[in-house]
Amino acid sequence: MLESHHPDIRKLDLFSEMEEDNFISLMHASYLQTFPPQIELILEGEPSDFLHVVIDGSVELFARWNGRETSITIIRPISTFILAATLRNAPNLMSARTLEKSRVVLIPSANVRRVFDADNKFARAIVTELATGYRASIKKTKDLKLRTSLERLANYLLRQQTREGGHPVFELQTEKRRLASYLSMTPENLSRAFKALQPYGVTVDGCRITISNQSDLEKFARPSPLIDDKTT
Amino acid sequence: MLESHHPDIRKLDLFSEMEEDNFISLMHASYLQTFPPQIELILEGEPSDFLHVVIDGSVELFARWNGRETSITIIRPISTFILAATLRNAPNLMSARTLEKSRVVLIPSANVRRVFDADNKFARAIVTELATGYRASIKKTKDLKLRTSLERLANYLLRQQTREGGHPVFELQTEKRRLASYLSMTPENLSRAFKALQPYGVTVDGCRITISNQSDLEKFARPSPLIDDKTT
DNA sequence: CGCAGCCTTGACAAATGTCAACAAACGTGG
DNA sequence: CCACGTTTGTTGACATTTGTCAAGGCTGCG
Repeated sequence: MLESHHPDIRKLDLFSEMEEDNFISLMHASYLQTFPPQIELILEGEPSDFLHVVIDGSVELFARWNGRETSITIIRPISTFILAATLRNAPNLMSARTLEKSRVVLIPSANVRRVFDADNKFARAIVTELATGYRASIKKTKDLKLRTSLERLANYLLRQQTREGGHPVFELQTEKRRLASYLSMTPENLSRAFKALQPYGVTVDGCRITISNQSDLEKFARPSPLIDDKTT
Repeated sequence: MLESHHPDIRKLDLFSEMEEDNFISLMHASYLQTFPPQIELILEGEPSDFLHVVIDGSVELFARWNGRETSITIIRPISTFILAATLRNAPNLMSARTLEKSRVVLIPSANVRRVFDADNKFARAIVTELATGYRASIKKTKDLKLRTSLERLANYLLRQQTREGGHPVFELQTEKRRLASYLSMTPENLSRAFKALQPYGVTVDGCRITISNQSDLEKFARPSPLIDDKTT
């Protein structure tokens, strides 16, 4: 892999503390690849041959069953995905596709497992990453089981608003059909849900959201740090 | 803690490979406690002071939001819970209560983090445990998002049948109201769902389930290793 | 311009939840 | 061991939520 791409990756929490030799060993036979939009990088059920690092663009993780499909999460730069499958040397539980033109670094899973055994700092960073991802997944379960779709949307909007800087006007960074799937609802239901949030001061113009009455929306959404906070 | 309880715990994958000195250090100031049924061991939002190990009985992990409550999982001997919160030194995302009279070992979280730094075998075992739990949580998300409640029940029955030995007649090990919450439905809906599975050869008598037509039920449930398998 | 995909809307259907009533099972104290 | 009260499970009637289907408008792009 080109040396020029090391720095970006090296700065990730997952790799920043490890020994230089081990980092080089990890990156050996890794490669950077550019993909067009809508390419399936990973198919669920297949062995996890590579740890993926999204450098540029965005990648959707999704799952299928019995002819249905649902969006699980969207990975944006710079982050890794399918770490758990890589470590366990187990089949991927989710498929992955590029949403736009994306650059992805592919690190052979065997390298990850080998260097994991050799580098304690790396092993510890992996634990932090896994524990964080695990907790994020529990939060998603709570979101799904404890909230109606309208409440999920309201809380999603508040989270997205925070991510975008906290201003009353901000943009969805996702197609609505994909957001619907992410929130576990149909596109039609999402359309109606946006309307149902109008009484709480939410207006929609394409991908532009305006929250004209912050406290009204928050009173309805009741965001909880134990479901909606990114890091805790 | 009494030495006599070490062996059971020591045999767990999480602890079996670590150095004896470190295991002793880990167990220092740990204690075994017996709780009556329906005791809240953990309240979500509170700091995770102890890693818990269920030795005997059973413990339900559940979550609340906005006056609602949902069952997330049930822990049976011998297993640990809230490992991720312990490692991250973060607030618990779930509450825990005993379902019956239960014996639980409480290991100070500070011990876990300290010995984690000192013992590589332990650190590696933790990674395996976390990765497995993480993947189990992803499977739960897929179950929730891709299946109707009837399909979730059908697949639950098949999984429970396998756990109980694979025979056509087996027992639910859970109250139906709790099972309903676990499957994300109301008790009334669960009652009706059992009836709706009658055409596929499922009969219910109290907590005794009979599957008279295995292949019919499987044809309806379409279990998937990427959702329903315990370990992969 | 014209096609294709996305979003929206309306009418309707299916899934799921709520409420009330009652029966069955359980646990406790006499 | 029984009587009693509490909890759990079931059922029916109904309400709400969510999904499905069909149609039409809008947008982006060749």
